[in-house]
Amino acid sequence: MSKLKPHTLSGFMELLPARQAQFDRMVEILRQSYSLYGFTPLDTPLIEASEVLLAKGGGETEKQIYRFTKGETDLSLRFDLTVPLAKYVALNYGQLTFPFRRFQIGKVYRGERAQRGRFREFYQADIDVIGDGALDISNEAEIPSIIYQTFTALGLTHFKIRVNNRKVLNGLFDLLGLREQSADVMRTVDKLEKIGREKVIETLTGEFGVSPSAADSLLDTLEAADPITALNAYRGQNELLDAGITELTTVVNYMEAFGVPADHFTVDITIARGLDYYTGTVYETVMTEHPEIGSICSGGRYDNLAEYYTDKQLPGVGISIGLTRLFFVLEDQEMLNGELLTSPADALILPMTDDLAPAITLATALRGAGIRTQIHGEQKKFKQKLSYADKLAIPYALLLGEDEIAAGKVSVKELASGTQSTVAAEEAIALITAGLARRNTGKPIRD
RNA sequence: GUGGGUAUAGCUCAGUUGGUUAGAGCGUCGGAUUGUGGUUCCGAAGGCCGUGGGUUCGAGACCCAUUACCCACCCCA
Repeated sequence: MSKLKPHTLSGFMELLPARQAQFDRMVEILRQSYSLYGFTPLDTPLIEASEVLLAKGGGETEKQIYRFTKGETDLSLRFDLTVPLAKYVALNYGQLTFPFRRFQIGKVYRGERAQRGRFREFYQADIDVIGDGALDISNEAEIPSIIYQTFTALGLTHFKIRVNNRKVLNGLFDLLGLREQSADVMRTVDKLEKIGREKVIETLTGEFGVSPSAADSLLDTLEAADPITALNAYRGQNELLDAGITELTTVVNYMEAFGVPADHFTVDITIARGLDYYTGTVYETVMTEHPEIGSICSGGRYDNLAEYYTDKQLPGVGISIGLTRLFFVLEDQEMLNGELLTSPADALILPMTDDLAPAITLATALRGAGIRTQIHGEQKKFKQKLSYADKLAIPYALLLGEDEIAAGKVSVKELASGTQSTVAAEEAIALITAGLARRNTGKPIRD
């Protein structure tokens, strides 16, 4: 009978054990980092009622969402963590304490065509702060400072957080009479880095009817070495623009106070982010050595999170790390720390007698001392058992044969050095514990 | 949704204008070494050449279709 060929769907990432351990280590660091800033963990269902997820309607979301029916129920897989958050906050408004600070790390689904670094199922690691009625601007500076801390904790050093404010862009577009098309113009401007100044001017003059001289001076402002100074020249002409400049200036000042080093963030008034619900500060983070990868983390300020579910005004600010893409890029660039301890166990017990009781007793003692332990009780040749330890990068093999049992001892072999000594169980525990403490596990990313 | 490319062993890939029995490296398994892995040496297993049709005396190579995957655009993490 012919077997079905096993395969994993395109755009779905599946990892081998050692890589999975590295991925999980990164998730663990994100949890610690987010917790450190006082965010509470949240988990919401992967599946929601379609009407909830599609409340906003129209656009890319509708095209990309995984939607299906089970019986009579119209269901969809979540495509981000923000919409579920909006539902959650609206639903539990009465029981939550504001400002509500939550983090959520989970898989989301987008039925778009997969490509390099582009997945259909991927992890997002989000943090958001939601205010009740109002939310102070200091939050807009704290969020990127968390991103700085988080990436630093992961071991990344060559990254830069770019900050902008939608009010600045919309104000500038207002001045050019582009209020109606601001979303499209914004997307064009956002591509500046990718398609170049000439193309942007071409689109602005061709598609949006901007005069060549106006387009030129807009680009001069956008590309100015010191954007804030360049923007200040426009002060007094547009209320929205003035508000944006003030906000942007405040955010930059606060970011410095939060301890984000000047070489890790920059004001870049060309970044816009596509999502149309951002209303103020927006961010994106790029790896400076690999600009071609694009943003690995982005987000911003929105004025009304849950407008489709409640009359309450719930402004917020948040950011999302595309974990799957980040991990893919790191692997691709060979930036994953190979030294990182990814073995599933610290010690492997190799029993060489038919009676496994002594091995089990020893394993219990080791585990009691916090040593991650496996027993290799299979009917395999001794060398195969050692090879198993080697393949799984288990640092210590504990040999337990007739001789050792008779002497009340165990032979401890450190695989890396090949050294071996026969000692009592308590001594073996001390030996292994000391050895493990010496191992420098380091950060997941080698940058 | 639009455009381009690829499909040969578990993996990465060779395979000459179409010609007898389809190769390599890595991995796997066995042996050298019955209580010592990782290194080395020797050996073995493993392919309906994505699927269906066509051209031909003859197809892994050529043509058509189909499916899957990859790359790019759109959009985005």
